[in-house]
Amino acid sequence: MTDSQGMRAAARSRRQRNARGQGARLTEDIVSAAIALIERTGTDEAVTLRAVAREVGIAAPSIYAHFADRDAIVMAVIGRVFDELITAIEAGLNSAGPDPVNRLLAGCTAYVTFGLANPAKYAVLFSERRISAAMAAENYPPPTEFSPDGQPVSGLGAEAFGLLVAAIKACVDSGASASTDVTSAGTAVWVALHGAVSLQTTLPLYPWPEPAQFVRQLVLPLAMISQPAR
Amino acid sequence: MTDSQGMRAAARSRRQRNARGQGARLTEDIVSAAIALIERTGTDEAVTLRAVAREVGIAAPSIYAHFADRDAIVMAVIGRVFDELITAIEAGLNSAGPDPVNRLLAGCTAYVTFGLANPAKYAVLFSERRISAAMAAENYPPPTEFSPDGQPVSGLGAEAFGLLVAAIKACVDSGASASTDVTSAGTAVWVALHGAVSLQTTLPLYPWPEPAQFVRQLVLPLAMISQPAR
DNA sequence: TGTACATCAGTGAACGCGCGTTCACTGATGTAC
DNA sequence: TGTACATCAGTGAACGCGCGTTCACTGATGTAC
Repeated sequence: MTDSQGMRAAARSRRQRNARGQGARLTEDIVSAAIALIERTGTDEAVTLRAVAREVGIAAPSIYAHFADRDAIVMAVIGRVFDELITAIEAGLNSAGPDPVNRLLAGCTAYVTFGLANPAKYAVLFSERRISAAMAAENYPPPTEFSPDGQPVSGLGAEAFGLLVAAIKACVDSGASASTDVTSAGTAVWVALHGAVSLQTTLPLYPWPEPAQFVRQLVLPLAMISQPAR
Repeated sequence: MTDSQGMRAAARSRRQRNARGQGARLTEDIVSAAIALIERTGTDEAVTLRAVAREVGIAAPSIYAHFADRDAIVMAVIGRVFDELITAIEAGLNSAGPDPVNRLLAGCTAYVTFGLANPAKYAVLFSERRISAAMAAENYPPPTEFSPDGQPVSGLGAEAFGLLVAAIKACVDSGASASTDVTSAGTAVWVALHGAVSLQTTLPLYPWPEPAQFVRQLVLPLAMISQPAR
């Protein structure tokens, strides 16, 4: 909120030129401006070169020194939002006690809560742009490796997926989960969590359960964790 | 395919004027053209008034006699694609035998298969436009009523959701499902199916399971159906 | 049977707008001598 | 310590494009008398 207001203020008066050697700061400011636009309008369609330039307070052609085109900006946005998502998941994991089932549920709840609290940012992670981004992903920063089925997959969601699979693995090791294929279980859980965020965002009028309860309902059966008698 | 080719041919030569009293036929042709654009480009962003007019073979202003604006066209597209989806689900249900679990799995597999085979059409069903469409939904044709938790909900996906809940209810009645709240179970299953279609479309490079097997993995636990020893 | 007329189903030109992209440029800041 | 110069971090004007929307219009078809 305060960040967004600072952004608006910067847009009103023209921004001050960066000192020498600080040119890279504008790169970060452009990404921040694109995120602010996405949050304010609710869609990444608002990220046009000219709109971003207005938001930052620079002339439109100045962007070319930092990004090749609009898609390059959106890709940088995706990278940064994935970092935020991972931070949120880790915070959720750390907020839980040592019990692996509680940790799994806390991490998954953090994922869903992040998606519901930041619908526009979450949507851009899995937007159509994502596809072309994944295709030309070699020149993009850190594509963490992850290998389900022995087949190596690199991608921007890989690190978050790795956290999920590790949390399920801990449940298997503790005897809480009966899964014999943690990657497969992780895929199922991820699909359900993504569906929950996506549908809930699209159909807000539907009477959805509370996030924590909904996550329990989805994750425990899909991770093959037998429910306590409660 | 043949339909699409007919559409392209119509776009090349100007279409023949409708006979008197047949003006409503252009309304349908405009919706068909919008769907053809969505399928060809992969996104509903391609549905502009001028692009649709070109596709149909008419002048752009002619659309105003049939639709108030672009969103009205997209809403009509959503209505027609939901009809197609429901037809596909019913075909899946009918292709299965009398066993309610097999019927549920066949219906859910049909849902996922439709989504994977028609990614652009499926995406428009749950696009952002959907939200504004749902808000101003009173003047749109048949919003089938459905009431989870006694609270009435009307919406374009309600009929498909009703099919899903009925299929789960049949499993409860036969003793195959232990669910005590079919609406809640239906919500969980729907979320998982939607997530499967959505993520699989966005991340085609990930090594996904076969649809029928994936549907089993997701639906049986979420519908509280104990798996046979196999 | 003829004819004037209303209606239907559109057309064509024009407008202003925001967009991506190009081009030549500017002015402050550091650096070599 | 002074000064010429290279570089950095941008600017401003202009282009052509597709878009939504308006306006006055056209020409075939049915209908009343």
